[in-house]
Amino acid sequence: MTFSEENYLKSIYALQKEHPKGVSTNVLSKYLDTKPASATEMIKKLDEKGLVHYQPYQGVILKDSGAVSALKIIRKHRLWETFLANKLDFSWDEIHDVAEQLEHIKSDKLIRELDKFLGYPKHDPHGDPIPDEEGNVVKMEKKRVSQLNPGDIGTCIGVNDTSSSFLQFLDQQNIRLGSVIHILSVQEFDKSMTVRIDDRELLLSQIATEHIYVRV
Amino acid sequence: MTFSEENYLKSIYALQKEHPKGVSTNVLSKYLDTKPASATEMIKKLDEKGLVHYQPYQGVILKDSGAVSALKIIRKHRLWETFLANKLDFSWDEIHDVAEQLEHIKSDKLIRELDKFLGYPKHDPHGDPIPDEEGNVVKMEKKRVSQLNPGDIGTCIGVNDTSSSFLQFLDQQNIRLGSVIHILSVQEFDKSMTVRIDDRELLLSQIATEHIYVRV
DNA sequence: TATATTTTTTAGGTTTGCCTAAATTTTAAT
DNA sequence: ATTAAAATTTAGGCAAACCTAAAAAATATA
Ligand SMILES: [Mn+2]
Ligand SMILES: [Mn+2]
Ligand SMILES: [Mn+2]
Ligand SMILES: [Mn+2]
Repeated sequence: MTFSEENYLKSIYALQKEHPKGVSTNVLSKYLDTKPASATEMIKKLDEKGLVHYQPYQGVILKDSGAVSALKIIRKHRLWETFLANKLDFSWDEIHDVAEQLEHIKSDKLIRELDKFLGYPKHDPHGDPIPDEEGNVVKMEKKRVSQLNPGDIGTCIGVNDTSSSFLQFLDQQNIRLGSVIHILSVQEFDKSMTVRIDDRELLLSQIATEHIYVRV
Repeated sequence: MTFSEENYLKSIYALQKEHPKGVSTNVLSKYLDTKPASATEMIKKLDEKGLVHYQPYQGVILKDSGAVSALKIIRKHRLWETFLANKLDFSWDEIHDVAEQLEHIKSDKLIRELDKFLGYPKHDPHGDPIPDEEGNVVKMEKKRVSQLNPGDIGTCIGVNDTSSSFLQFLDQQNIRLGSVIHILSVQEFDKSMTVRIDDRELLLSQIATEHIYVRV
């Protein structure tokens, strides 16, 4: 499987949650920063290989074999992210881009040994679960901060946006995995929230509250 | 720089020692398992980029900029080999192929951090020196076992053949970096040598003695 | 030196993954 | 139900990296 095929599979997997009845070439190409025509081509090829189900004009969904392939790449991506953050001095906003390259290295032994070396981690540095060798993922019960109400308390377990700018913002605000977030109040007009973290009060925009996941 | 360009530069660097006045497209393509016509094409491109000096029919040699690029890839290759052997449970005959992929990952920070994590190693698991960030290599005084005479003593510091079959042979014979080799006798007709290693006598073929490097 | 052999280059193709522009289909708006 | 707009596919191209076969140059042999 080529790098490009792997990236398409991984992207379809990610987009399927939001588009369960079919990921359109438009959405897919936007996500991958290519053009719809390129997505159509690639989807056709993946369909011929039996990895996806494609109906012209109806979008694409992964077949089981395609989902397993996608999860293997996601497993590699998250193990490498864990390596970069835990063993090397990478911060959580720096790891994604490098893992985007490392995830395509082909060696079953490498990924087994890496997993062992890292102590069989269950989650990557952004709080996302690491699939096992067969592609099984334990999906956590999680809510967005935006779904909480004043008085609620949540523990940060992940983020929904791995852009450098957002992760650096969280660093500045001392928000990390495990941070306990108390919801104090919600502004009616813009849905921004006042919260307390480590005895510090701060205001989070709606965008921010939608990108932070908590366990309640 | 593409993977392919990097592989060509690295190959030219390796072959230059044996072909100082120019690496032919024939030699180069054989080394890379491609065809001479493909080598000609690539060499032309590298020449246009100012990385090599190419005279039609006269072979190719690296310019300074090309040598620096090659050494950066070699540095990455050897650091990754060291990681696989020292941190993960890879044996020295398994590391080369995976490092051949890892060497192409683009991230200056990654390689700096990896170097730090490994404790700034000076040599890879095959005994080859690891170039520094500027591409400086310390070249060791070394001889092939085949160049020694009865009575000589050498310490194994490297090998000239990283094929699995050869490295597994060395493993079986308990020959590794640091092994002290006493030359006992040389057969006239086939240049095979009887040597002593760790109080064990054994016979090495000429091929073997030419592929083991020692410090005397 | 003339001829034969080998090496190297050139010419023309193929595959992968991308693109733009045009045609088609679907969806939304009158 | 028509028509307008948007999404999607098709058609035709391009660049990278490979290939085979033919032409050209260099080298070896007679
Ligand atoms: Mn990531
Ligand atoms: Mn990727
Ligand atoms: Mn190697
Ligand atoms: Mn390589």
